[in-house]
Amino acid sequence: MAKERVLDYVLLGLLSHEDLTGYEIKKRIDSGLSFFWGASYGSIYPALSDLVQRGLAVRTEESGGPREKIHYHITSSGRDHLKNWLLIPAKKDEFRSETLLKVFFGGESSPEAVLAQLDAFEERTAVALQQLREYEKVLQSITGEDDDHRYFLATVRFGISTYQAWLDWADELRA
Amino acid sequence: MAKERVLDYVLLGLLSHEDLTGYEIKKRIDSGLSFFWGASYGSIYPALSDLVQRGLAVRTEESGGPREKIHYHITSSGRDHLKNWLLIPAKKDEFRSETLLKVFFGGESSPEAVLAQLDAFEERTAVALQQLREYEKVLQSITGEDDDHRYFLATVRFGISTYQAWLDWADELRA
DNA sequence: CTTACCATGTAAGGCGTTACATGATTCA
DNA sequence: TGAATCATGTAACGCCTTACATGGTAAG
Repeated sequence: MAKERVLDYVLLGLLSHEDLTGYEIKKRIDSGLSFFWGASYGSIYPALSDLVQRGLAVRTEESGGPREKIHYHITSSGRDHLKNWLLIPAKKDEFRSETLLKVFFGGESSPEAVLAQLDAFEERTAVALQQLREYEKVLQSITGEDDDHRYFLATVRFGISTYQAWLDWADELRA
Repeated sequence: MAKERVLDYVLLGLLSHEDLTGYEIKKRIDSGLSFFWGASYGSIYPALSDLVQRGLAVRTEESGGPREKIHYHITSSGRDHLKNWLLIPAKKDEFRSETLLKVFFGGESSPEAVLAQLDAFEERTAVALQQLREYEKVLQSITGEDDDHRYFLATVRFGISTYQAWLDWADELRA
């Protein structure tokens, strides 16, 4: 019966906070979830239509301007669907790294080539880490007892720990 | 012209050490690379045929038993191909986590549900970490100045650092 | 003698990206 | 007035996993 598409739950999860357009959803994913999830318009828009067809979300009035703009609203059925999913143990946490592949096969190239991969990796990681640290700062300042922010903060800290571990690894490897 | 299939380079990389059958390749991937790369038979066998067609590998004599068994051998063209790829900066290191998704949307379920996700995550991570530590031990004992082992060890240590960071994060989050 | 592992491969189908197509609005 | 961003969507295509299909061999 069911499409086990994780993207569906990402959309429902985001819609559970507030009504959003496909465009806004894409932005939210790119900023808040990008460390551990991604999606393109080519998958988001069809998935939203699907959600509507299955009665898990509805399109709300695009009242106002002449500008084409479609907000989606989660239904109670959609909320149930999401909650069920949240109770199921996560199936997989995947990591795929071309960098590690190139380190692994480093013996076929040269130490310099491996070092170059390491440089690029460190650079990218440092930038991402910096961004997360800023998120952390902001989230810490606005967090009182708000659940959503606490969970968001938890994932940000996951990213920070991970990236920090990666940078430490790169430093050690150099030596 | 080009298929930019990363799998091709994984195969070439493994074949650069020694001749292997598709079955052996799968085992190597599952044991040595599983932390940062994966592949199924359904992708490996066709990719190997492809490599042969492109002149990057050849099938060697299945001399010996009646048992169907095909070894692949990398050609010099294949080696060049691999070396070129190793010099190109890695494009992406991807991480996708259903666990983090479920933590992120934790506000929609319950603290208990999030804790349950955390338990499962910790358990899986601890098991994987243990395995990597054993690999590390073995690799340290046989490593003299061997390049291949050194690079392998580097990736193993990457995994250890990462998993350790994840466990630390889970512990802190609980508090 | 049967279970587990060795060994190769194909077919169907899912999932997702990239590129394309289109147009409005805002801001400098 | 031109660039950037807002905004929605489709089509082609690629890549991979799952399930299936087939059979040999080793060990208990």
